[in-house]
Amino acid sequence: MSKQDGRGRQFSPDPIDDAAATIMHLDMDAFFASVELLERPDLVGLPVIVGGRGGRSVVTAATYEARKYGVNSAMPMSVALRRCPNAVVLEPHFERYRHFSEVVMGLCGDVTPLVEPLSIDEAFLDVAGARRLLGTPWEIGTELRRRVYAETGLHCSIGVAATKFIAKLASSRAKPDGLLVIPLAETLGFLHPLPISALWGVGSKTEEQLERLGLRTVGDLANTPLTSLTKMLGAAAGQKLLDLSWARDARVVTLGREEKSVGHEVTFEYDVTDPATIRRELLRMSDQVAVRLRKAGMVGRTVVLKLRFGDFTTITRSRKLEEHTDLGRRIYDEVVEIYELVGRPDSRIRLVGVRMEQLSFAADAALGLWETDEGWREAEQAIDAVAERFGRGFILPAALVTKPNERG
DNA sequence: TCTGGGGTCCTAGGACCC
DNA sequence: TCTGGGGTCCTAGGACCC
Repeated sequence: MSKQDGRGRQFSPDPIDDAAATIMHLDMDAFFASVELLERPDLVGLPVIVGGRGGRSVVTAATYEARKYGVNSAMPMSVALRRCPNAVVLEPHFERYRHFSEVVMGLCGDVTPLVEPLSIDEAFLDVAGARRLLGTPWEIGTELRRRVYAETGLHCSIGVAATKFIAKLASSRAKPDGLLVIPLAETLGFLHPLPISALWGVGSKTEEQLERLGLRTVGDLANTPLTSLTKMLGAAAGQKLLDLSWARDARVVTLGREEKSVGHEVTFEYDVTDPATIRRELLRMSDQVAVRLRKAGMVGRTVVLKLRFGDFTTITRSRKLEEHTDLGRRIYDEVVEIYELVGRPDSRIRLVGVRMEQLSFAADAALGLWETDEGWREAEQAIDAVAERFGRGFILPAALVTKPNERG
């Protein structure tokens, strides 16, 4: 009943043509590591880890050969190398990853305009409309995987299902280098035996809590009263998990979403106690943040300082500005003031970060006057003054001066 | 084993207003 | 003198994801 492709990977039963399974999730396999191997074909088949070389670096990505030794991303490099001493460590090259990401997203765009990039190496596609032209989801997925490999030399895995969440689970189950379609009728049979950590939003902490309730599988959670879940996890999380456990997921594939914040942070190789060093870093990062804002044509309203101390405790302090800005100097002045207010000049500092929140487009923020009733009244008075002098006919059509929040 | 850097979302408390 | 109730905004922290 199952089918294999040229490389011997096992696939779902065939034929699969479920009219409801129209959401596709594409996920690159060991993306950063695979991109590095394009330049180092001599390392193919060996345990390779991508990450920094500093004493405090962590694993950014690892080949499947390295994962066999228990190496995983976000793991401290020191641990990873203890588990896999002969791993080859390569430094990351983010521009290359961005390049290949764009190529792959472009190939997705050939399938359907409804592509939602989730991260640098993942995307959702809504293929409902592509079926007529390009075939079943199975055929579309097979062809897309073939093209990705042909154009980049990189493998990816694809999951297809009726909802985003199940499609994503399917792609991770298909890894590496596979395709898995979950017909609607088989969804719960696929979902319920999985461990609760498979649910979106269940990380190590939540998993621990749920296990204390005796819940180990998604099916266990699905049969738990909502009140038990919300009591433990809060209203939003409890409801969301219960919904996901029954494969209820109304999210649609959306085109892009606007950024909500822009920030930078660095962990020092050694803890820093010298405030001048901290200020220098804050200046550098304020500038970086400002440059990124300007490139995006955006301005930010809230400045956030982040500090992590030698004992790993972390604090954030934020301040809302009088007006939006995209200027490094403005951000720096504010963040330094916040830093001085924290008043721990002699602490050992492990990490500093600067972030801007409450972003809007610079062009919109320039109209910020209209955001307040006072501003609006002033404007009306100004218009009246002009009208008195030159007559109403001189005034712009009302539609052009409608408050932004009253438009469509 | 000792914990990066980029983010998002949720919660909770306090201030403030009516 | 002892004290409501709701709504909104702001801030801090934490869990989570890739």
